[in-house]
Amino acid sequence: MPFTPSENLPEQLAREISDKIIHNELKPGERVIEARLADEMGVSRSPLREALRILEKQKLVALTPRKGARVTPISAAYIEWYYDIFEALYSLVARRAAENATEEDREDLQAALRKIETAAAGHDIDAYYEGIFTFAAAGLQAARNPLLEALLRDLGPANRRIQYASLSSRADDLQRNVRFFQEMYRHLAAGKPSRVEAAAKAYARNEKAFALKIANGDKPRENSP
Amino acid sequence: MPFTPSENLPEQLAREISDKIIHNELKPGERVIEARLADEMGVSRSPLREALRILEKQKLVALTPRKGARVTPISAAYIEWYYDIFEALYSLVARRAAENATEEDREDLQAALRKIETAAAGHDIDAYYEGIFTFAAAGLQAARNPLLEALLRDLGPANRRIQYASLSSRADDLQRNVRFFQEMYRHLAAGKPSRVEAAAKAYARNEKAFALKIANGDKPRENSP
DNA sequence: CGCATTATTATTGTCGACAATCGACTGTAT
DNA sequence: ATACAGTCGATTGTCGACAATAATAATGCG
Repeated sequence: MPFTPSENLPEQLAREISDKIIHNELKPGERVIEARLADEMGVSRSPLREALRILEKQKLVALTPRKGARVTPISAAYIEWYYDIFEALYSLVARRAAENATEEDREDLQAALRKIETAAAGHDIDAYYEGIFTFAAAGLQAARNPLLEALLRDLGPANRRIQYASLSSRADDLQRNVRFFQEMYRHLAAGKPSRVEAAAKAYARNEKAFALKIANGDKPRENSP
Repeated sequence: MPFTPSENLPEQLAREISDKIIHNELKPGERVIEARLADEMGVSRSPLREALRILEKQKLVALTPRKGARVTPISAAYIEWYYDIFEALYSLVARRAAENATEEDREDLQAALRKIETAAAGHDIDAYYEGIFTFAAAGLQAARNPLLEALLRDLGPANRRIQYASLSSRADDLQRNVRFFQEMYRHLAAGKPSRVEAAAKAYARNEKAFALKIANGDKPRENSP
């Protein structure tokens, strides 16, 4: 197992701020002032500045020279942009995972799938999300493409941000979504890459439609818990 | 036309260093020492540090906490990883460009295509590359997905880096490659998104095969001009 | 002589200070 | 009243210095 060096201060700060953005404590379009945040978090501006660069990589803030950072606005168009990319990249993950997965990978995927299934059965949204992230991580692992892994890891927070907005409206259709994962796993186990790819695409399209429905006014969400 | 704020010092430095990496002045796997480079370029470490973060986003260096930056190694596997992503993302670009292109976009694409054709006819490799970059930029513009645009802009330098290695071995098959672009444009003008997408995929696969052939020892390339 | 252990050096991480730039405000002239 | 220039506070950009950490060299021991 490869050892990953422990987190840096900038990375910690980035996670902290990214949480704030995901949970809508920092609002879309809002300006992020280095000195103020640095003060609040009890650090100097240098590491915080690097944290902002990380957040930019994650598409959570937009950096403009000499004008600082702004929380990326979210619009219906943005959600479409995001899920188009999501679909393109995860369908690749799906295909490669199906092609390259080892027995161990398959076991990880199966374990994640079970977590998803029980979470959905019990209407446990938190566990459900944890499950799909685990599933995605296992798939990414199985795909054996570190570059792709890095790209999608960076896009993860933006994804969570979009999903968070629709969290509350989600409880009902968990069961329906589980089918996608079951399908992916089934085809993967059967060694049918193009089927897995198709299932991933279908899932992405479904997610996109759902996120868009929410964004267009069905049950908006105001703030953190 | 939207005005883009003039370049920052970190961005300038990043471009400079990225050139060095692309042209193999900084070798794969080589360590990049902040203080040394900062000295050489006559700036302080702060902006150079940010430049390194930019280069990380572009996948030209790998940043490891407390161990600094290292020029990303290139291997055959790496090239496969890269082009897999390249294919996935640019086929999306192709499709969306075909769907959304305005008359003006089509003109830009046609102009770029002509540049490619004349460059290939005259065996002018530099002009050829300039042409395909213009073509790609026009397509990206036409696709109307700023997120995708940002992602691919970031991946551009890594692409150029891979291509640079095969530059010299390229002169002969320019003519053959032009056909891909002609095909893309033709189908786009005819309003056939899935055909454009397919052409983009074919092109990406062709590029991948070519880059791999070079990487596997056919006519290696040692250093800068 | 090889290996572990300790100094020494090289390099990265963080900070506070100062300079450059931007945005909002004010006052003035038309 | 409106447009414009100038001023002032707020914010970002850059720097050099110091602290913490990793890499390397030197030393001692079996």
